[in-house]
Amino acid sequence: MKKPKLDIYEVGRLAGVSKSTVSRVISDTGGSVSRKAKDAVNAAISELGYTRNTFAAGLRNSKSYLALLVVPDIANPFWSEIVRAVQDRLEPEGYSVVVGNTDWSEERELSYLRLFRTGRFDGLIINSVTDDIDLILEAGIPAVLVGERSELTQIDTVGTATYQAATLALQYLYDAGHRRIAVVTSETGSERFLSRRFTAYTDFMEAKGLAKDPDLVFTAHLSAEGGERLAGDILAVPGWKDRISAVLCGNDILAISLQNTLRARGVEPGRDISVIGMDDIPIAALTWPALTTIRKPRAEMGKKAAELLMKRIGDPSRTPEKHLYPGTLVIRDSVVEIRN
Amino acid sequence: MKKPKLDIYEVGRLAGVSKSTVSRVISDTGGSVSRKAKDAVNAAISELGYTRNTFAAGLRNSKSYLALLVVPDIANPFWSEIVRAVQDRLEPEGYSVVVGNTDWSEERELSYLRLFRTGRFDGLIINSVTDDIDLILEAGIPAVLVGERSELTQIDTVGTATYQAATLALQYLYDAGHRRIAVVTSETGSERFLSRRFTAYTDFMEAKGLAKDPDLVFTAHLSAEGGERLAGDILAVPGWKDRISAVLCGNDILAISLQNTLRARGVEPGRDISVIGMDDIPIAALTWPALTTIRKPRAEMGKKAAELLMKRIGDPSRTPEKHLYPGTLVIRDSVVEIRN
DNA sequence: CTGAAAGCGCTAACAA
DNA sequence: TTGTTAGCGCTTTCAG
Repeated sequence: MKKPKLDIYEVGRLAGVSKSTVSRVISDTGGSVSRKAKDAVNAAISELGYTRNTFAAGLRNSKSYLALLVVPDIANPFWSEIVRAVQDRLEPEGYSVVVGNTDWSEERELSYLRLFRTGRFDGLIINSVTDDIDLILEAGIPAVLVGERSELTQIDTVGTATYQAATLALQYLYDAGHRRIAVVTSETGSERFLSRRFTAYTDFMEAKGLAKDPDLVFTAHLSAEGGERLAGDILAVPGWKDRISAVLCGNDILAISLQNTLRARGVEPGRDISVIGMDDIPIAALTWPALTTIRKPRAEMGKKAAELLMKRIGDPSRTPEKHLYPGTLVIRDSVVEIRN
Repeated sequence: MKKPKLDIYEVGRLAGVSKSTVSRVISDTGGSVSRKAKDAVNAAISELGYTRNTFAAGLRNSKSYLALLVVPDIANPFWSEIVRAVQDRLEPEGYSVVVGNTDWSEERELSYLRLFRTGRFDGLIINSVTDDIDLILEAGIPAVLVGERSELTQIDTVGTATYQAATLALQYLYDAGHRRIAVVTSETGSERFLSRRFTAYTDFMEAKGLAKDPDLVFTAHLSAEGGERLAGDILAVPGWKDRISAVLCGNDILAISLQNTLRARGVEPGRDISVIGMDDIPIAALTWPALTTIRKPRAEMGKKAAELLMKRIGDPSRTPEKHLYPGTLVIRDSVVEIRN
């Protein structure tokens, strides 16, 4: 079994040119090649079934056409759609994308940052768990942040306007007659992100002159388990029926799980209590009652992140851009109108 | 701005050894190095912050520590969990995984196969849209198939036992008193996969001596849109109430969407009609009524696929293995017991 | 427009 | 146990 190695030299031999010419044809560098030579080379390439060795090419020009995308968890529908959008935008540019999951763990995030530094990747798109992106900045990595970090101007960012989104939800509840609105903050993730939503809540309640009831503030993990526990916490509030009429959740999974657990406990969501979510994951439309929530434009966000990365790679010294997408209200059936 | 290039020569210089010794330390080849030299090298590495250039290493030994995972759609929860499991198993081995989406398109699958052939990847895990895996076999690619292809013994495979899973669902419906059971087959995807489920259906109906009613066989895309259309198709069957008591769906998304559309049309799933799904995606437990379905062990499947790939890469000539996972019945609330 | 030649950083004989 | 040396396949000056 002979193994006739297939390199540009062989291609050149068949095409009757030197390997330099072959290289000029296969690289996009635009070195000038005669029409005739080019055709001969392309013919030889397809006849031989040649494909360029990316290691050798990468070794020369240190371009890998590989991007690293780090998200909390790809099995989470919010993130999997962002991943999908990034891939869809990057692949036509010849890029492949490696996906990493942090599980909201700082340690795991660090290990991906370390992986990045092997030089294997041209760029990084990351939802950073920490507020500390010095590592990224110092290393001079072409990177795009996904998530809100409005105080950071030194790095390309795409995110959603958390404060605006939360306010939108609160205003909708308020307009529906709700005054006793509970809020759920996250146990994990960036403190800053967390406080945005919470700040919106306190600002709103204050602006409307509503009582600040510490019993209306809950903490839960943004997950199905979190929703179950949250249901218990709510029902455990003494006289909750008279004190809580609506709940603003940190994300849809939590909201949906909350709804189901409440129903199982005999409290009908969308009737006895109103629930509003955040994200508008695809399944939110398929629950019962269908979830009223705030939509975040995941596809656009992913696409924009990919585009910013392409620009950054193309010109590492350009001024960073910051794109904050507003949330939009999606009215379904989990919020009831109540009379005061 | 001087750019002090950082290669093993520099590391060796600081450690007082040659670059060969450094290479022996950083590669896992296990060439013998004295304790002292090793320590010196490691110290130099961390002092310099050196990371091995993967291009150069790959160029030498044609190992990329990169795997390509091709699935229909990563935004689909069934697949995103498989992706996650593969990543979790491969990353500790030093692998990064690139994810590709075919959207069930043969053309897209081909383009990923072409991408693979750039030599950039060590292995491939793929849910092939086509039945034609000759391309993979011919190219001698270290590959693992995800999906049922029991007739193929020449390639490592992990899948679920579709026939068994469908029969399990049918038996459960039968035991609950259902006789007028409709089946939904897929519009897309492998014909073979499709026919497994359908074969199970016809076999079952025949074994139970139930009438073969062509009106009980529906076709739908395995998606939320498919579920909406399916609901319309079912309700359009003249006198459907007396002819259809239960529906066996091809996957959960379809089933959930069917349930919701039916309800919106005034037909209460889990009461007026029974629905059984397939997959047990996480959200199936959170719908209303909670979906009775057949669970496929996604995490185990992904893990096993990753392990098979590792073995295959380690020994390309080993005998292929075939792992078919049985589905298990998850009883929730979407199937009612009926009396005859 | 084309060819010759010099490496990119690393690994794996081969010698010592 | 260690160092020397010869490439892996490609890109890119530099001549011609």
